[in-house]
Amino acid sequence: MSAVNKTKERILDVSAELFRQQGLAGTGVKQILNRANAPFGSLYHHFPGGKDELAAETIRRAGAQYAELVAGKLLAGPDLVANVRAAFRSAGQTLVDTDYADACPIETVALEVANTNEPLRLATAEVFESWLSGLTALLVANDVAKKKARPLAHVILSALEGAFVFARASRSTEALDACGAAMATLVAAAKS
Amino acid sequence: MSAVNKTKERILDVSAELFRQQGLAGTGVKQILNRANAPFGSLYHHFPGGKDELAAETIRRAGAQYAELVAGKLLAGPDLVANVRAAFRSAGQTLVDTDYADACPIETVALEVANTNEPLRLATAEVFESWLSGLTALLVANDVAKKKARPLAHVILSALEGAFVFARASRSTEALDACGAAMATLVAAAKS
DNA sequence: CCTGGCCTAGATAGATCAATCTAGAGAGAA
DNA sequence: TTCTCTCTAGATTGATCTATCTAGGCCAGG
Repeated sequence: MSAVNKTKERILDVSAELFRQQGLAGTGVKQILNRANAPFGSLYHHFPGGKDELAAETIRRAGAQYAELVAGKLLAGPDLVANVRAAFRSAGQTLVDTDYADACPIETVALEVANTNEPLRLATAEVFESWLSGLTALLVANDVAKKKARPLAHVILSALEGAFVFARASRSTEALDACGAAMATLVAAAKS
Repeated sequence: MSAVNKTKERILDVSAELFRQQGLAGTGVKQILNRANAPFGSLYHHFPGGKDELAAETIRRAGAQYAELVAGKLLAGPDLVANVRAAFRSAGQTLVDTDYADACPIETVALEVANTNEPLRLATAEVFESWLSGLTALLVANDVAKKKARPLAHVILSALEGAFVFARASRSTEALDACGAAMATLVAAAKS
């Protein structure tokens, strides 16, 4: 049983890594299995639905993990405004450290499937919605008016996702730096 | 000659449409040629480098076209702040009208190729840089301090790209609406 | 000991992919 | 007309993709 779950988890981990870097269509099942040291049989045993089922589970799993990671940054210190700025800076540092590979784990896939694979599109929508409601609650807990909180959460997460696009394409953290500063300003203004 | 250029342009137009909706890896050459009513021979006559050369030219072409489209919105009226808000609203309307298919023409491809295809990554980086410098100049021309202009341009474009991700995944213009309002506020504040 | 369920293992099939190749249509110049 | 160049046309090739299939290893319960 332990060996079983280890194989399944290894497959999921490798999938998340490759989907993040190359997207869904650009990643072959063979490539995933090779890197995970797993045979074909294991994949179709653990994921009878094939690549799509693997992708759906990877999206939800990686989405939850990333939510935890970001939440950790946003709760790191007592000052939310400083935490927001630090979160953007940390995301930029991760990009530099990973040769601009490790940005948002589901962004590329979300764009790929938005008009081509409805079940997977729903999986990405669920993940995004969970991020939004989490950040909205955090803003409300930090004296942002309820009416303003959700739009502000939308703006912060949009800026982060958009900055990832510019950062990876340009191999620069300029967009992340600019967005971090601007989002900190917006949060500070909304806390009044 | 006229028929020639028509075939080439038809291939480029269809490529832009499909890359935007399905990404690069998710779009087959065959699918492009079928929809463009063109045979294999024509593709490899006009683009000897194959799919990669077609993609590079599509990225630059679609990027330039989209820059013109957005610039048109940002110059539509006398008030830049109002124009920014209107540009986000217009982008949302386009998404609704096209069943959330027509967002940024190169965003999906940019994420796909960022760590997998260096020539294409450079093409996307060039397009983004041209958008940035164009918007920066527009901000400067509207009384935004030179030091603030480029970061602000980064924030605005990042918010737009990020909002596209949320909009397409969630089939909602909520993110675009929130970002439009926030970006208008930021521009107004920077103009002082 | 041995038997049944869970998981690993990889060969194989069948579809689809990008790319090449040969052939011919069409227009303009001599 | 006849030659030539440009572009169209699609069959074909070889690689690669996802998925299935059969077989065997491993471990727990009887």
